[in-house]
Amino acid sequence: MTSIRLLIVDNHTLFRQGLVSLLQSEPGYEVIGEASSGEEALHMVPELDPDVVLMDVKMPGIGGVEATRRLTEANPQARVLMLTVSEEEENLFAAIQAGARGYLLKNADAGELLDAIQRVHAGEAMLSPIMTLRLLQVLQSGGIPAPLSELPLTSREQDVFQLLAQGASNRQIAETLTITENTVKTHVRNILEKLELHSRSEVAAYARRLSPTPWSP
Amino acid sequence: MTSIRLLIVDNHTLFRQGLVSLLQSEPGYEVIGEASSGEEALHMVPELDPDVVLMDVKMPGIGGVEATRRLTEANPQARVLMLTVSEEEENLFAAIQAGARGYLLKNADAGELLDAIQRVHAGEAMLSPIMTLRLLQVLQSGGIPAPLSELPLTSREQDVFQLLAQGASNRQIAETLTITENTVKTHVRNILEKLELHSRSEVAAYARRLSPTPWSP
DNA sequence: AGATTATTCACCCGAATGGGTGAGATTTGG
DNA sequence: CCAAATCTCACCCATTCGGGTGAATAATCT
Repeated sequence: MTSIRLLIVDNHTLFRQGLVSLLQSEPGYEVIGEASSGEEALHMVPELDPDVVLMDVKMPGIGGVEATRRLTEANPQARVLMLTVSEEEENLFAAIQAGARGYLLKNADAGELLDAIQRVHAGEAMLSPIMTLRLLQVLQSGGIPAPLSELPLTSREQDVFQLLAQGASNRQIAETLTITENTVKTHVRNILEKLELHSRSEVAAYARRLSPTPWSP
Repeated sequence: MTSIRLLIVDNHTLFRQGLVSLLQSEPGYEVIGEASSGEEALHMVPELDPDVVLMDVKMPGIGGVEATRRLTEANPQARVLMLTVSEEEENLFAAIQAGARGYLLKNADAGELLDAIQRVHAGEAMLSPIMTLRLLQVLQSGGIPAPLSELPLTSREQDVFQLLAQGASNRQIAETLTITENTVKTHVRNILEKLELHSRSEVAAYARRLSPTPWSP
């Protein structure tokens, strides 16, 4: 079993050295390089070919997110684990979109870090529980929170409305809510009438005006 | 320090009892009830007022997702941790949107389960690393799409796209652009294929994710 | 208890939609 | 100039959707 080869990217020398010390004392981890900036990291990765890159977010020059974006594009085999103090959602999403496979806060303990490194190296992904919560909350609010409650829709109709807004078909709605397609059609008809709309597409467009941005698939 | 009060919902008796045995042997955890169906769980939660509900996904009758939806709506103080064999993305997303605070695969070990329960109880969130990966991948690809200007749509297709996003019918689009309905259908088909969508409603939902809020009819 | 509302489901019908093929006209890029 | 892409339109087919009627059950209100 060969060691996991690590590259540490952080502009704080002391933190970097502390990490190196911590990781070198553990079997199975090998720090093969350190970089103090995004630019430096981009040069080092192709040469060193690390398994996992521990990347800080806030760095002068090319930030950790942008560095991750370029790095993962040019070197997909290198997994990036963001290691940061930033609890801001923007950074989390930016990092994910840039191709990061993990996002760990610096207040994590050594055990959590080692576990995260293992996970990321194994092709899995790991977020700090706090950041996982942020992610879930954003995905949950993908529906229509505030204005929806003022709509003249019944509870069940609101369920259907949410799914309609996401572009779901009658069949998908039926499966999701574990009711028949016939029932879904009834709800859809009532929703269209109450909102004075004429097609499910209009419902999605209508929802678009009601709330900002949602989820996903 | 009082124990975490748990409700276990799973139609597999043996699995349920195994869990109970496991949790009772650990200090700090107290199983205050078991349910073998979604309906049963919905009745028990208001009475028992558990801190954390361990919920299976696949159950006869009301499934775990729908049960979670109703349960979290009526009892927001109860945190739901999905515990399932299902690695399907649909279930993950459905569970999240239903209000689950965690999603753990049943192949997790005891330590991971206990950790997840602690996290969820503390108001954090926890997903299986594999499912975290799925989530990140969706956010990287379909979840957060490219800006409209970078979409692989031709000029005319973008015209049609805009109208689709507003919920327009083929006839309305045809009139607006002064082309035939046949032509509109052709454009719509090409748009669906290029964006890998399956219905005009999905296009509207897709557009909803693209831009915060544009035109209103 | 009776009325109303909400939720569920069934059946029917015509219109709209998605998906495929083909094809002529025009523009654009090599 | 020729090839590729784009825009236009037509026809066909199967599925989905919008819309109407009716109805049973449960919950809620009066």
